[in-house]
Amino acid sequence: MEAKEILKQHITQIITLTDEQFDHFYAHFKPHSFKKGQIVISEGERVEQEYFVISGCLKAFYVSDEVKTYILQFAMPTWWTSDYGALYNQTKATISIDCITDAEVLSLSNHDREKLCSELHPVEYFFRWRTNRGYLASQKRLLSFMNNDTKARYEELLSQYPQLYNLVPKHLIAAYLGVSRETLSRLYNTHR
Amino acid sequence: MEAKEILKQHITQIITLTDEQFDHFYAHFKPHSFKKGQIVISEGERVEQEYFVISGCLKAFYVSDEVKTYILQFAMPTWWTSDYGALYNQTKATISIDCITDAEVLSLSNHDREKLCSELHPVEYFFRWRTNRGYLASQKRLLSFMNNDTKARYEELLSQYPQLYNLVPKHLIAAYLGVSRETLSRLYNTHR
DNA sequence: GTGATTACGTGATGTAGATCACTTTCGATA
DNA sequence: TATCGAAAGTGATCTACATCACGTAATCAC
Repeated sequence: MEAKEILKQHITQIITLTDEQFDHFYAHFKPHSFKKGQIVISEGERVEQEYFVISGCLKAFYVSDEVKTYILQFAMPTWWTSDYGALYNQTKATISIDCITDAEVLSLSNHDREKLCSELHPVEYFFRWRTNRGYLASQKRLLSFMNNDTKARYEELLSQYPQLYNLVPKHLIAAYLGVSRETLSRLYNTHR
Repeated sequence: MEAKEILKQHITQIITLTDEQFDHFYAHFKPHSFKKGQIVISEGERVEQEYFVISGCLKAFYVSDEVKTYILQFAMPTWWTSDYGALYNQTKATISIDCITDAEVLSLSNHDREKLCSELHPVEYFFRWRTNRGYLASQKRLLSFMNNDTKARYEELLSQYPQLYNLVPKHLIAAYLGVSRETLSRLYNTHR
C-alpha cells in the first residue's frame, strides 16, 4: 500500500475528513527513505519534524553520560515518533532516533502540524487523541516498571510485539527493559 | 482567590477566550470540598469525571495484588487528575484517587469535556496542550526511573516539589519513588 | 576469503534495595 | 493528660541485577 493510503487509513480510524481536506493535510507531509542504521534525529541538534512510520522500525533512545543507552520507543509502522520535548519547546534534542531496519517514513514539521490543527478542527482532535494514547501507554509502562520484575516485563513486551524478537538485536531489547544485556541473556537461557 | 479565577488564570496562560466563552466553559464544572483521607475515585468503579485541583493535595495510585501501592501522581493546585485510561475508554477504574489533605476541586465530566472541545476550538487546543505536557512529564519520569538510583530520584522529586517534604508522610514518597519505606528512611539518615 | 566488528553466552563477584522483625516517636482522640 | 494507632528508624538477612572478564559465533567490509 502507498504511504498516502496508510496515513489516510490511520487518520480516518479516528476522524472524518473530506477528500479535499485529506489532500490538503497530506500535502504537508514529506516522504523519506532511510537505510538501516541511519540517524533521523541526533542529540544536541534542532528538531523540526515529527515522523510517521510507513514501514521498517526505528528506535528513540536516550544516552546517559555518553555510555548507557535507554530505549524509549520502538517505532513500528503507523507509529509516530520524534523528540517531542525538543519539538514542542523548540530546544535541542536530548533524545536520538535512528533506524533499526531500512524504513519509509513521512515527516511533518512542528509548524505545519500546528497550522493544520488550527485550520482543521478534526485534525486538532486527532492529535489530542494521539497524544492521549501516548500518555496512557507511557503511564502503563511506568507502572510496569515499578511493579514487575524484568522477566515479566520481557514477556509483556514480546507478547505485545512478537515481531521484535527476530527484528531487533537482544541488547536493544535489554535497553528497552532497562537491564543489562547479560541479565536478559540469562533470563531466557537459565529460566528454561 | 476563587476557584473560577484560578481556573481562568490557568486556562488563559494557554488560550484566549472571551468572557462569555469562559463563562460557558466554567458552567460545566462542579465544585467539591473533600476532607483529608476522602476517596475520589476508587478502583473497580465507573469513572465519569476528571478533576482540577484548586487547593490541597490528592494522590493517584495503583494497588497491585491488594498489597503494594504505587503513586502515579501527587496532584497539587492547578493540576488535573483522574484515571484517564478508564475515563477515555469508559472502563472500570484501575487507579484510585484520594485526598492527602483537605482539598477543593472542580470536576468536569468526560462528556462535557468532549462537548466543550468540539464547541470551542481553543478548548480543544488547551486539552491537547495539557495532555502533551502530561505525556512529556511521564516520559521524563520513566527515563529517570531507568537511569537514576533512588537517592537521585528522591532529590529530584524534592527539588521539584519542596512542599511535599512536610505535606505528605514519607511512606507515600517512597511509594512514588517505587522503593520500600525502609530504604527511603535509610537514604536520608545513613547518607548524612 | 580474511580480518574486524558486533552479537551473544556465561562464570565470578559486588551491591542496592527488599523483606522481616522489632523499637521508638508522633499525633489524634477520649 | 493518658492512650492507642500510624509513622518512622534500624538491624539482619536475602536476592535480583550490575559489573567485569572472558570466550565463541555470526555478520560485515574490502
